[in-house]
Amino acid sequence: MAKEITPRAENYSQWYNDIVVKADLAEQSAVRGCMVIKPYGYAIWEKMQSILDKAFKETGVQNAYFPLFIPKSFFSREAEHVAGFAKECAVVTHHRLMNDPYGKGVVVDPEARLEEELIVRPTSETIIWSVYKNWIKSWRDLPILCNQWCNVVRWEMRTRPFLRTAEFLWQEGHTAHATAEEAQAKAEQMVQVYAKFARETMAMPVIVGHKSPNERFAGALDTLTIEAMMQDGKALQAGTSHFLGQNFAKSFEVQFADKEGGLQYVWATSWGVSTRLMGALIMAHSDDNGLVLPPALAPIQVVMVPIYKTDEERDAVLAKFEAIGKALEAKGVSVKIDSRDTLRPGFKFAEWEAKGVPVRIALGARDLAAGTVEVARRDTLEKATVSLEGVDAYIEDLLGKVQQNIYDKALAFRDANIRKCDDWEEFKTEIQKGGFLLCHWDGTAETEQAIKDETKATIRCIPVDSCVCEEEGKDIYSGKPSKGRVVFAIAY
RNA sequence: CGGGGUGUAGCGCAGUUGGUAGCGCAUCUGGUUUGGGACCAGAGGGUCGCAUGUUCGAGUCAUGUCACCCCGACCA
Repeated sequence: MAKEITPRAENYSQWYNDIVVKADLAEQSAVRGCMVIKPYGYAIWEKMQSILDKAFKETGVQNAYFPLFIPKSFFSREAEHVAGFAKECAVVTHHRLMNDPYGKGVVVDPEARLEEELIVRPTSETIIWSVYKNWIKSWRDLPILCNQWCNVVRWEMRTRPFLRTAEFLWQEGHTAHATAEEAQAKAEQMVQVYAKFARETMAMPVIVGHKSPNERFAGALDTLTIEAMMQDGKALQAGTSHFLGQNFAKSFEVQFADKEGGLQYVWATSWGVSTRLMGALIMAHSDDNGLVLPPALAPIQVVMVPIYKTDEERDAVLAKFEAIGKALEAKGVSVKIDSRDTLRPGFKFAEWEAKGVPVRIALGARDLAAGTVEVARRDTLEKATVSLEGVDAYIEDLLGKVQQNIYDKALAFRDANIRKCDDWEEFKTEIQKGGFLLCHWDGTAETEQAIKDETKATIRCIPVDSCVCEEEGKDIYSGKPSKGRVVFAIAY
């Protein structure tokens, strides 16, 4: 039977890890802080990639690829940027191994030291801007709209599967524009692409907003974010889009000749989402039976489990499944017939539920005689007996309902856990319960830091699309005047 | 890097006062089963993280060391 997850359970961390293992998404690797993404988990990531990639291209973005290694000197050019990443970089210092002269095994050849160390990219702004310098001469070369799908490495002190791994997969878009307005608009456009993807594909409600100066990306003038709420009430930053101003252009001397014959620095953006989205997906929707996948991201949308006693029954059921499968595939639905002969139906039900397959159909001799089929949906765990006639249309419709229901459920949960708060003492206890608190903030970094030090809560964002936040008030901590409410939460 | 914890079969664990290395799951064989994680019978599988010490004898005691996990600080 359905077991609801207990929000904000003590063992939430364990619950999350269990889902990752039970759904066969990933496993811990022998390499520190890195994980192995297994085929099923990777298939979900591939679906995310293809949908995002299409959305990017619709905005005029093209894919490209830049080097994994970045010469150390590139990092010294943008001081603020390097300050944000220096503490977590993997550094290549040598290029050769040799047999250990004193014993077995292999050691680094001390003769093979690199003249200049190479940094394994933690993000590619520096290498890309060193390349863009050569691409950009004239206003006619702009805008440049490139994205790359790649891996990056950040030597985090503490890691968690998908949410924070030493190596992770992501996309990073880097654009160059002639004007500040155009760049700012691009940054806003891309954060809306992410928000649409989160809501419509991941079935995950998000709040779009600006980061406070403290929480901004290193080197950015403005950072836009999508903030999601996990089932334990904690916030998760699911994607960011940065307006970089002319900082990188100036550091890497990227200038263009404008229409008036003058020389100007270009304006830049960068934006990215990572395999952290997988973590968001897991924590936003899963229950105690395992993963719950929105149909739009499910590698298998419909699984078919045959029930039989004899070979004749088996053949009859599988033949029927083939027919239903063809009809569904014609509608663009991905199906899987679980014809494994060594496992019992009950085992298969549990296994596919753990993997989050949105719809399961079961068919046995009893159904064949009655002309019916059992259809079960993963989100509610409800089962229905429907006519075999037109079952493909029924399922196509059901998939849409499941997608919508998963979103509605997540939205209802989030909205139930967003509340206004105007009293500091109340804030201190309320924030520990999880959820988002809408509070007045005086706009100073000092207040933000003081609140963080006392409660661990951070300003997740200053919402751009929520009118409730635009009202006069007094800062929750300092009591100074405030122009609007911001979102406070404890975050992953 | 601070605070806590764990290392014993593929996974999860027990192992008492130091005295033949155990259990559950998984795997393999055979049979019966199959509409919600099957059952019976049998079998295989271990350098007890590593090193040193104490001892007639160490999974167990001591010292050291390594690895991993959890909680912080840092972060997508």
